[in-house]
Amino acid sequence: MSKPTFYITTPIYYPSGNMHIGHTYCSVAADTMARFKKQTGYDVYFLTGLDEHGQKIERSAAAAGVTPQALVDGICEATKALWKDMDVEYDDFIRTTEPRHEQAVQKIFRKLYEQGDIYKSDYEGMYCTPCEAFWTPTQLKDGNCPDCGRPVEKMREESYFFRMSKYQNWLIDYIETHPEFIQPPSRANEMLNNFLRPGLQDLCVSRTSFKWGIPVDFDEKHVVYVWVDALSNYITALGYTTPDDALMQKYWPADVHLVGKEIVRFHTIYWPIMLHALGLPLPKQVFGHGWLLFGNDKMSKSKGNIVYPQPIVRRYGSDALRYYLMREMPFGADGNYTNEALLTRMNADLANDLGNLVSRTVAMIEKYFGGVLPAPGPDTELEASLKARFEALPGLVEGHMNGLQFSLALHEIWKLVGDSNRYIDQTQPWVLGKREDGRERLGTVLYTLAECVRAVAVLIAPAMPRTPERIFAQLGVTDPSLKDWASVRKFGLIAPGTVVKKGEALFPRIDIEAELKALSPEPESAPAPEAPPAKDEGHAAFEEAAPISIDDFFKVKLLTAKVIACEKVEKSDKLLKETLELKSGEIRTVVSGIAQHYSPEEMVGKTCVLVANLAPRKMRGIVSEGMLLCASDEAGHLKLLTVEDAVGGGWEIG
RNA sequence: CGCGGGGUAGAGCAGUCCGGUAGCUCGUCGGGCUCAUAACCCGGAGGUCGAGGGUUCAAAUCCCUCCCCCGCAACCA
Repeated sequence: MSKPTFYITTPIYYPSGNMHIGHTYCSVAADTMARFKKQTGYDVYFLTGLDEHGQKIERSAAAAGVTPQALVDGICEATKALWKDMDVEYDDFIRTTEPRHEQAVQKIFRKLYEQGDIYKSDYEGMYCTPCEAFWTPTQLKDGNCPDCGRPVEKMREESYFFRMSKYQNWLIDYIETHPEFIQPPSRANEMLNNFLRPGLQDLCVSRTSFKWGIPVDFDEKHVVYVWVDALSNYITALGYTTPDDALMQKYWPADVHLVGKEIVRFHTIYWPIMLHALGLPLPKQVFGHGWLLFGNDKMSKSKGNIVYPQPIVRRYGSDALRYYLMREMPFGADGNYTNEALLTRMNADLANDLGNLVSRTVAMIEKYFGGVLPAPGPDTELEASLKARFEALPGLVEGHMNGLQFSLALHEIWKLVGDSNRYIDQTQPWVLGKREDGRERLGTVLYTLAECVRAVAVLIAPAMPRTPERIFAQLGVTDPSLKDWASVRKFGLIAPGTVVKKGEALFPRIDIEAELKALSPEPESAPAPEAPPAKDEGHAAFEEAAPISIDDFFKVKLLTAKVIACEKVEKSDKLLKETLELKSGEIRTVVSGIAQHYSPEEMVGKTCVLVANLAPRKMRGIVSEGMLLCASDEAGHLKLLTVEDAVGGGWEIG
């Protein structure tokens, strides 16, 4: 008989920089779900990938002096390496620049055009360049972009439009009659109230203003604009429109699209309408998860608080990070990432509770039974209640997992860990070990413990793919049938006589203070809060500081610069615009994110340190020609680096 | 009246939809134990559930008003 299928996707991430812990969070969640479904008997297909087109990529590449493809290739490699490090095992990785995707998108676009869902129009509207979005006059907020609040410009562009309005009532009805479609449910209300009921605008689906996209094959001036291109990945990866669409037949519709909350709208409005227009069934569920915040702040490059997973994985292994991500916050809500919380959880849950349980269980079997698992004798009430927990656990875990409540699932599993630790205290095996008549009872206790440990190993596997084998090795469990999900529905499958072997501590207890320092060598001080580099490879704020050569250092040209004028940047809370004088009377304009720490008046007259050869960057319409160095403490207080005795501008630093 | 999220023990959170002993983790204090990774177990202290009003036999939970915090430029899930 064939297994039921389960198709799960992450968003295709935008490769304008390296993937950070937020992307990792989503991918780990998808991977955990995929593994869980595989373990519980599903034929799973897990898709992830990259959304590689668009004006931003085109521009970044131009600024970096490389082709867009080269830019994106590099990030793609890094992304795949990251997923490997995180044990994210996808079945397919789609890139929107692949021919299989481009060809399919062209066919989709053509079909929608030919059946009248897409039409060409000469459209004049207010355009927000950074958002790459047109807005109608009624959508504008104070005359600015409703998304980002920046000024828009009037632009006329020949474009293709998708007739969204035609399907709006159908979609309202669909959402209202399928409460499970948008999760969490609060997001459904948001969509209905904010977008659908007020009326959908037809969506612009092509561009002539840039080239880095999929050409419209019947109108070469145009490239397909983001949504038709990106969203289609979920079906083009399955071979939709190709002769070999077996995967499409088998796996579509998707069981769940995991998406960040900011793109719920596109996945629950545009995507369903596109699919409906194509005559395809809709995904069964779109789950909008929350954001990972850093402390209580949104992660952002300019704050220098983006967390990258690699240093953490290198130090503690992927399972520890995966556990933390899945355990710490309810899936769906925003959550905080802090190194301290990670380390605390590692010590408490992984080292003290789980690791130590395995350690003491195996150690006692070695000590009292020479490492050979004894057969259990008659149960007492203690065993009975522990077994009740044991046998109820798979069902509870499944319930939470199926609702994508990873945190609750792990919490439930850890109750068995806690019960097992308590059971040791209640039965006092070390006392039994000293008594002649305690032998049988001791056997029961240790057998029961070993079986509970085995169950925990099986159940944590979706979230922590590496740890189970390490536990099995210590328990002496080799039979694959003792490692699968079905084997923990009933207590008592591990065989007496199994030979255990104490090994390394699963998760060594760590010194939190010391590790905190190691994880953030110069906490948040590395990036000055200035214009981020135009072509960045991701900040190194939380990566271990790799040694650099003196030559590398001298690539940065540091000069003193005297502030001769300074003013606040309009419509910005954080930006100051400084006019700087360098040695030769050369004047530079620099925009800095320090308005909350310095007033324009106090800035004037200071001689500070300027990174003089930073690529210019436009902020709030002002070109910033460098950046001023600042130091910041953990709380984000900034202090400008100044030069003593107020030397003039233009001195070289080094 | 811009939008959204939030305000529950020292910290981080759950509970709020479907009113009815305020719960979890960490920390802290005290005790126990010695099999174990100074780990484990038990117990205690600590809360006007942001404020005020209303509905109700009963409100963290429902209704109204108000206050405060965070995000809403870029990056971006």
